[in-house]
Amino acid sequence: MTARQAAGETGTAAKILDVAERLVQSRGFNGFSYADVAAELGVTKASLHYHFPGKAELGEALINRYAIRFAEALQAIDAGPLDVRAKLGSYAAVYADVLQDNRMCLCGMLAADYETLPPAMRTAVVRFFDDNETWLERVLEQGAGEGALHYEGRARDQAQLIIGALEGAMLVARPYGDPDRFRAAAKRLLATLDGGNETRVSGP
Amino acid sequence: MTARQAAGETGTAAKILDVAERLVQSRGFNGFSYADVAAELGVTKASLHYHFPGKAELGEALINRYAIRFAEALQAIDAGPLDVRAKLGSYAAVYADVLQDNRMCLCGMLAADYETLPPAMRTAVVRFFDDNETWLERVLEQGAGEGALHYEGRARDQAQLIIGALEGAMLVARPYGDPDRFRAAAKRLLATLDGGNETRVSGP
DNA sequence: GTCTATAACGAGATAGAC
DNA sequence: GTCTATCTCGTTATAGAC
Repeated sequence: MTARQAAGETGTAAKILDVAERLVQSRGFNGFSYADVAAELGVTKASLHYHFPGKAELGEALINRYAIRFAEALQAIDAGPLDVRAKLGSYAAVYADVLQDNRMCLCGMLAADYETLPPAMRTAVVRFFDDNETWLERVLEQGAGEGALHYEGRARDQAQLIIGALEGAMLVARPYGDPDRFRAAAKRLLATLDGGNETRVSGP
Repeated sequence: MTARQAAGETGTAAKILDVAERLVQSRGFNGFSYADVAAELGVTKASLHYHFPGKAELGEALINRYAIRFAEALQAIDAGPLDVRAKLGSYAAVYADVLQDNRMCLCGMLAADYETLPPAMRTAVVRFFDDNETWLERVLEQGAGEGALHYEGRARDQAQLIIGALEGAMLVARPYGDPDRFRAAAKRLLATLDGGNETRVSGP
């Protein structure tokens, strides 16, 4: 088995994950069924159960693959030559790309469905947000150290605001069918980190 | 029929709405059933169908009542002696109250379920956000006029950021079971409107 | 208004042939 | 790996008695 296969990126299992992922991101975990996925792929429900015994296992696989890809996107940002401000812009662009196809962030959607999720999926959803928080926290601290970003208090708290605001902007943009609504909110949100006049109020 | 009855605030229909509302806010529109509501009220499913023919009609009634109550809360804020900054704090507190019982905003939850909603519910969800936007826009413009609030660009766009950020903060706070996580984000969000140092950089 | 009873359908899952 | 066939259960909804 190749690395891509292990990550669920090739073969039948991957096709199942592709379809299921899109359905969850647009309709929610309780808004799609094995029958929906099977019909779209032209296979039977029984075949799906061979690859993923139950909806719980399918859901776990969905989050795990999504989290891996998200983490890779963040690593790609880190690997680039971008300054911290541009890194945050790229971070928001990752969200915008998800929304482009009228999809909600997978884990944002699952956060809404949280109360109905099996325990393993719950754990994975929280871990996704934790990982995002940690990444953002590091960028924010770096930016503050360089004097390139300006915010009050702890970087971790600022990171939580950013994640929530981006998730919420996606959530509300979808009913309007307007990705620009998200982009405008993201731009405005990140602009609050530019000012930095808090540090130079009234002279000596 | 009294005004309260017309608003669905008394009688059996109101009890049904109370239970259904909580279930939708915690589990989503596709995560609860007539059986859940009936069991909790100690009545039969058939009885529910007498008051609300189908899930679509129940859903419409839920949004309409919720929107009325939300609008009343905003009117109450307007009627008080608060300055614009305190009005925004009260606005965020309305959200915080909803979250207190581990509930998501009804329309935020329905925004996640949007793709699966009947047309009438979709329209009502969008109207809810539009109404919130309009209220916030007016407060923001007033605050800017008074020099009490500071933001760049159009008030409408700033209103969209605030609504999305509050909805998203609720969305993410729930999996953590931590209302303080929401409060901290809301406080930080509104603090970005206080600075206003753009206008008084480096004074004497 | 609320009940019993039941219809009609879909969802999740399994057994076993191929 | 995928199929047919089947099972069980839950969900939505209706008919008609009380």
